[in-house]
Amino acid sequence: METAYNPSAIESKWYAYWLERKLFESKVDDREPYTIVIPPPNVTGVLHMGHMLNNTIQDVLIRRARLQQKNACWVPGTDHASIATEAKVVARLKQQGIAKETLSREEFLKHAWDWTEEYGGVILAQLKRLGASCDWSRTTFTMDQHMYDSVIEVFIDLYEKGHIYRGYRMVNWDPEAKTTLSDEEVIYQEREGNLYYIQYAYTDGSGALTVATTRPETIFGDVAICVNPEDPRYSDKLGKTVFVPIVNREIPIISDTYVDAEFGTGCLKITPAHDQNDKAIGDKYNLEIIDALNSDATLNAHALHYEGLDRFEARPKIAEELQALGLLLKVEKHLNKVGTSERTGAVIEPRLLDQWFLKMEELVKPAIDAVLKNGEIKLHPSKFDNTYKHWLENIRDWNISRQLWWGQQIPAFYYDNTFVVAKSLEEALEKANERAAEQQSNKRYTAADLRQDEDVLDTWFSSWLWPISVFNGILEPDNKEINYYYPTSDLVTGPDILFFWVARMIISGYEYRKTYPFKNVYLTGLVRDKQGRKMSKSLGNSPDALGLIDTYGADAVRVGLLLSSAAGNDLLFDESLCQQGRNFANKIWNAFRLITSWEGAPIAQPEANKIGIEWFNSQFNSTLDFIEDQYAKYRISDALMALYKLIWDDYCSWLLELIKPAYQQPVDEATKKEAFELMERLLVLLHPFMPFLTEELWQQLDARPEGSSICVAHWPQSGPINQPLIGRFNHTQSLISALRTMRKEKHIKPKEILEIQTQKSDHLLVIPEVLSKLGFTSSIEIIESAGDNTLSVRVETTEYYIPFGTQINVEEEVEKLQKELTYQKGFLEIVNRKLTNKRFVDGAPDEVVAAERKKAADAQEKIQTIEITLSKLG
RNA sequence: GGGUGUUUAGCUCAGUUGGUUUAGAGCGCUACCUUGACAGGGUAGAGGUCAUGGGUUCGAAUCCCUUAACACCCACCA
Repeated sequence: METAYNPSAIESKWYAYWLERKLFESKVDDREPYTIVIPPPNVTGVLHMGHMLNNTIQDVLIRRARLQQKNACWVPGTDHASIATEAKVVARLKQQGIAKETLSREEFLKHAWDWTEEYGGVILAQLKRLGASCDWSRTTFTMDQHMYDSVIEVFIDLYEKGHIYRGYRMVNWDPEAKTTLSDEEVIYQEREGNLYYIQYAYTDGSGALTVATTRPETIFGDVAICVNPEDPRYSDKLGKTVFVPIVNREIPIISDTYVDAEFGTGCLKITPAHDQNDKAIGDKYNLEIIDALNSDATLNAHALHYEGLDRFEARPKIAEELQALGLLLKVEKHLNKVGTSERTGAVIEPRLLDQWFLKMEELVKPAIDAVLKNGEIKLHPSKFDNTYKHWLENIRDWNISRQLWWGQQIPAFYYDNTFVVAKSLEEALEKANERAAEQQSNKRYTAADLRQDEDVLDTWFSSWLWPISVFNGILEPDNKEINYYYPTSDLVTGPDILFFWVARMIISGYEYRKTYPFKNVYLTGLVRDKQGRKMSKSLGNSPDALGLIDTYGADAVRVGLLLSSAAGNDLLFDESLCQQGRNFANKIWNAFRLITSWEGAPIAQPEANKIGIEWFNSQFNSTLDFIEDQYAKYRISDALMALYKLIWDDYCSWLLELIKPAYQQPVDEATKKEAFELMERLLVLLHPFMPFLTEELWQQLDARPEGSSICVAHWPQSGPINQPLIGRFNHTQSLISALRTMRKEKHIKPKEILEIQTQKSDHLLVIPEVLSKLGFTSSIEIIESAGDNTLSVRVETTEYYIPFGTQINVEEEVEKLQKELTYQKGFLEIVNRKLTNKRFVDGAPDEVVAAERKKAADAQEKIQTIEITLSKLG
């Protein structure tokens, strides 16, 4: 066996083995199900650190459930990501010299599918490298036929229930992707801009008023000037009209309390086509709507000679012209928030358009109760409850239409001045004709009269059904899969999609299954670089995920990611974490090499081994209890750290060192057998974190039947804990450590046998067998009082003496003891201060007071022994 | 502008409803050791007035208030 663990060959060998044996596949049976649906990555995405963290956690949970003999089912898949994918396809076509506008819908979709097939498998293959134990036979794509049909079914259902409506509304327009976005897809950024003070002349020639605006290019859409009715500066101007500069259109001066008299000049220009608030005011006062922009954010004919110019190019030119006209009073620097597209980064243009909306007010109610009132769903960490609550309580209607082709086409069919919503053209025709008949019309419609809505649905309008539709629970709500696997168990995802996805899945879950989609939501942190910056392509600070696996091994990378990722806290990723994971893998590898190199012999088991193994069993059980508790709280990294220490410190450093036979000597059969059994239980506990290494060692540890795997081994049960033994072992460990320190300080040879004496004969706390093997001591001698020329070490209140001839440095020893004496005296004083405080003795609980009394007694005893030793040293 | 969270050893973080020694872990650091599992190792050690100021309490890293820095979320101020 090699002296170091070499992951690459082992990883590919076992992953293939697992797939071949179909160990990750799940079928409905009578066991308890444990289900996770993957947050579907973008179909054309590549694995990044966030995915790695996310999916490692899911794999840990699912592998543990599998070991607990649950029916573990992890459903993988990908998302069609309409805007992102369409943007990439458009860009590639452009490279090939093809403009999207020249293609028909069908032709374009053909290109999109080609692209999807080309890149679609990449990220799933990468997840396999990480060791993800998904049921690949269930791989689902949000554009699969049944997924597509589910979305259409839901759209029609919600429409018929009156939750979906079509409305002419101010929406967020992405001029680059030429589509609308939901409010959630708009990211506000602070940008430095200008505040332009523009003069609008009164039409009666009595001078001009000044309006402050950040967007002079929108003056072509101005339909009024609005002031606050309480503003004395303008009280006599109401009812007058002014000229819009450049176009010289006449507009009225109106008043509304919306206007803040303090801001700018107290005059607000009203441009209903280009601003949400202006639209509200326009509606209130029945003002005209003048849209001065084209869909690509260039100015249109309303802007006269600026027609065709981009909005940002036009802005300074308009300012120049105003300057020339003497109408630009001043320009001030102004910091304002600009909405940008999450996908393309383009500055969002508010625009009035016909769009489809989902009414949220009613749908959202059970989703609020589920998390905040009934506790049916728990968020981990729970600090996200507030964020969740705030969003749901202030939710607005969801714009679900997108002006794209890649996605589920909205099943609305227009004819004459109306429309029907239907699954297919045939059904739409039927409906249209039925309706005509109802209205006593003789008109018969044909396919040529109907035109399907060109738009597709928001990507999230398909992924919000994911936990239901992957089990076909929309189209066949009573099929046995959905009834068995749903509600799923845990969801693991990033907090950045809490609203986009998590909240909406909860909403759809209650609407379509009358219950929650998952019981627990584990929100991971964002993966940042060492300097705390978000990992991003543009910064180039994201390590190559697969490169890390190549360098350190998948197990090491998994451990590295988990070691410092408390739920919900961001994690600063550093490659040294992977090194730590790799070192751990190597440590286990070598522990395995050690025990398997032992030759077993039919000899009596040494007492030390018996005690050591009993101690380790107790330690194991105690740690297992702790680990179970950490899992229950979704504290995965703490569970891993406890296991790390159990293996490295307790198993390797203490137990194996204790039972290790002398060089080239055999070990007794019983010890060998027990060491193997313990190793096997540790491997099972470790398997969810390090699947490859544990499989390799588990297979080598014993002759396994054909086709067996640690993946489906049994999770260990906790057993009795011998607490007094743990106490004595700890005491012995402390004494051994103290001796090691002493040897180092006094330059005594590390393995030189020492004699140990102690006065405490009544209850010997030390385990002599362990002490003599690991502390290199002869048997312990009980003495009446310390002799001359001894060194002393103390564990708790017990003093141990080591006779050491005349060579000891008395001064040094005295100094050390004096220091300790001072500390103990100071400590005793603090405790006594409490104990002499009547209010403490009366007020504090009895056990606390008793504990303080014990401290005082212990300290006194220590002081006494130190003083005796000091007096001996003279 | 509103909200939430964070601030504990050089770094990353624990610290569970205030009370087991005048605070813990992992990594890093320092010294020494190391030819019998592992130098990707062993042993030991050093490192913190728990962000600030105040308050409650017999007792505060822990509860309350002030201030500061940082992070995230939400919001239509031209």
